[in-house]
Amino acid sequence: MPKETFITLHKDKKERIIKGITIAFTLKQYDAVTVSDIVKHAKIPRGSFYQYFNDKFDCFMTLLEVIKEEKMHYLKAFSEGLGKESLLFIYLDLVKGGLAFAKDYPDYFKIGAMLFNASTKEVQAVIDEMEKMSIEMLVNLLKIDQQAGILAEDVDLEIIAKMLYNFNAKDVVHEVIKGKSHAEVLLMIEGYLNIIKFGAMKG
Amino acid sequence: MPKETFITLHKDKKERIIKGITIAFTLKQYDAVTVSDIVKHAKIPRGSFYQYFNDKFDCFMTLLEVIKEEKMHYLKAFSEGLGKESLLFIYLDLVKGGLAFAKDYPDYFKIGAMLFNASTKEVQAVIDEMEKMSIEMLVNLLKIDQQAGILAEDVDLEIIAKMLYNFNAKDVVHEVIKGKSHAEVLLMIEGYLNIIKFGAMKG
Amino acid sequence: MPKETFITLHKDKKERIIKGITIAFTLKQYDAVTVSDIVKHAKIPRGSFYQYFNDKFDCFMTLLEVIKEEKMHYLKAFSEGLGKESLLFIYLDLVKGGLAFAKDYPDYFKIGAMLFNASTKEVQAVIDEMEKMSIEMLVNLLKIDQQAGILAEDVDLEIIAKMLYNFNAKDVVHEVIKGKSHAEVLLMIEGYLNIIKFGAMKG
Amino acid sequence: MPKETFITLHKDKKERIIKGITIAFTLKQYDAVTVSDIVKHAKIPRGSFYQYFNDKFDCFMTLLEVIKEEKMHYLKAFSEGLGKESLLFIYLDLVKGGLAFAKDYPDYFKIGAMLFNASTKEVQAVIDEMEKMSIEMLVNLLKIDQQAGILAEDVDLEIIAKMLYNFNAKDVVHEVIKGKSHAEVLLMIEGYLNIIKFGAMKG
DNA sequence: AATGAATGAGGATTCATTCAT
DNA sequence: GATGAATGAATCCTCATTCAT
Repeated sequence: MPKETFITLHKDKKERIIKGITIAFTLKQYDAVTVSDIVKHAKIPRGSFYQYFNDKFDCFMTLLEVIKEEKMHYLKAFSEGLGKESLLFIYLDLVKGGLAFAKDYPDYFKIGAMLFNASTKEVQAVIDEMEKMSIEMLVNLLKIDQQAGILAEDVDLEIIAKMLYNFNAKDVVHEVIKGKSHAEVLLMIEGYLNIIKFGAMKG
Repeated sequence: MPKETFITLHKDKKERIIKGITIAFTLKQYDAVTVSDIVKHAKIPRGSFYQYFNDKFDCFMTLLEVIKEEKMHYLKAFSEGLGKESLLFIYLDLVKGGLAFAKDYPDYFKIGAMLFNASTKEVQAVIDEMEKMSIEMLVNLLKIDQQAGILAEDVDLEIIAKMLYNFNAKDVVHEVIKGKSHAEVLLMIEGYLNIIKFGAMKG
Repeated sequence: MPKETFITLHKDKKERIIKGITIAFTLKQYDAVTVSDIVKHAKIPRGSFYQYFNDKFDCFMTLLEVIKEEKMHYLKAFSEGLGKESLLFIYLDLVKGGLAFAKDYPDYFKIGAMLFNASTKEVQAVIDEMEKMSIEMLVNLLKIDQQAGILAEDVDLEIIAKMLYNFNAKDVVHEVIKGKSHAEVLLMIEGYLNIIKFGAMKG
Repeated sequence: MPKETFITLHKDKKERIIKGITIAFTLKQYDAVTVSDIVKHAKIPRGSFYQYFNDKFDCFMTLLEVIKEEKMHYLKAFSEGLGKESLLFIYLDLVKGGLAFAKDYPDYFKIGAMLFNASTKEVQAVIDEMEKMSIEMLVNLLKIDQQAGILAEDVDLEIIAKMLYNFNAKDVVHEVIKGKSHAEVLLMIEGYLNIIKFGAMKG
């Protein structure tokens, strides 16, 4: 949580600083970024940094909050589809939302992708928490599908949830970062979901 | 690649040093380990370290080489099954081999698990290379299965390969580290493979 | 000396601020207290601090002035006894006054006690000045006693003055801070004064 | 306790460094001295400082150990007199030893004197420990005198011990630092001891 | 007069690597 | 070849004080 000083900062300045911080965390992955890097790119004095944030982690979390906020808007289709249709069918919307976000906010997307490269405990705790929550949610949605007779009774829902989560959070992200076109990625996603739905074996 | 000095070292001393290095990389994840940590645990003088290795990364790679060598032996069943049976059926042997290895060499296993927490570029390159090679191999094996009519023609083999790789390298490892019993892990693996084989949907 | 701005401040506000400053200097010893601590506890803006005081020292001196003022009232018995009786006999009243003050104003007392822990030159100068004045006064009083034939002619009055001063300002304070009961302290004081009066040797 | 690296350092170098450290702690009192000051005067690189000592306190304690060692030699007369004569009569030797030490090692003496100006908790703990031990020792010696019938039965030995300790450790030191000649100081000491022995009152 | 953000010098400490013995 | 002391750049963070509103 940033300090009061940052929160009450003039909106323009705040945005300018966030933009600088974004750049800093785009050039290197979290662990490698130093406070010096941040103040350099954000063009603020060293002292100001500590007047705004408690430390690098706090600064990063603030940025992450901004990113989350922005990303929300892109998951509308998925959110609205929830409950109406089986997860396995609307999951595509979730991934599509991510892709659209990646296109509009490439820096934010890159930071999100690099998040998984951080080795700092605090950051990993954030990742773990995110993962735990996502999987929990997915399991609950899958449960509904299972009760509705869409999914087989003997499949381990947690396994499927993990597959879906990892695919979206890591594999897809990885391919996008590597430069694969969105069209190609969409094809891949469909292939992936189909395997989960019907299996890879013939017949 | 360690320096000549290390290679020509007396076998006993070499093993003693490797043992110390192993401990060092067990106590903290790669990024956090310092050269001081290593020389302390390996009980070698600071100067010797640089006479044996180019730097921390070189030292770590040397250890990784030892670990790989050792792990090889545990993948015999899997290797021998290759070509005789479909990958999806012998993949269980690969995972089982990993579990046996984890039991016999807990330190090496832990280091392998922590590998993915490293944020240093060089180490991540190693991980990427490993991943690339593994997936390539898996794709080739899957191709044979597909040609043999075991796998559907329209499934993306690379996707399956990735699923299998990630599951074995990350998910299973994660569960073992968290303390799940090997019996439980085996059950999970079967569930996982079944989904890939037959899909999660009813009927 | 505080700035005009502080002096002309509304009495209520002034007292509220002094109360906050008191707390700040109670929680840590002088050197460790920062301007941040002060403005936080006094609940005044950073800028105001420098509009009221020149710096931390100035602020502290202002507080010390308040404390002195308050303490005065507790030395009445001693002051009134001056001239009527020998110092060695009424010195007990001085110490008693201090004890009463300690009971009524524990915070002020604590600050006075911690004063001697300060390592800042300016503060030490204050202590030295205080000591010099006190001893001067005590020497003058002892001189009267000596002229009255109460004290031996060959004793060094300055030495006695110092003994008395140190005892009251440091030893007694120390014991009170350590938690010794006032009754116990009074006994100790009597023992001390008796040694100065009659010596420690037998006969 | 300094690190092994410092202990095993070449004697000459060690002495040169100690000399530099001494100067650093002579120019400012403990709290005000920075590691930068120390490395500047000791003419060692920043990194070496931390290879020799854990921190400033450790460095200071090392110096204090050297000073103690040196001072020992000056307290011979006092030590030898212990047990043979009453403490109140040989205490003069203790003070004299201190004065001789002050003359031969003015820097060390100054550092010892400034010790009491430190406000850092760690240093104050050292002072407190020193004081506690000294007073304990003095009380024990006084007990012998009391049992031998030299001291009155009703005097509080702890009070006398404190008087003696403070006098030697603080008052005398203070006067020497202020520049009073050793002859004058000796006179003062005698006057002080006489008051403790026989009291200040006439008859 | 009141406010609180802006500032950057200066503090302690760590670390990989080199170099002299 | 073995050794471990030498090195100083780089890190994070704090703080008194000023200055613009």
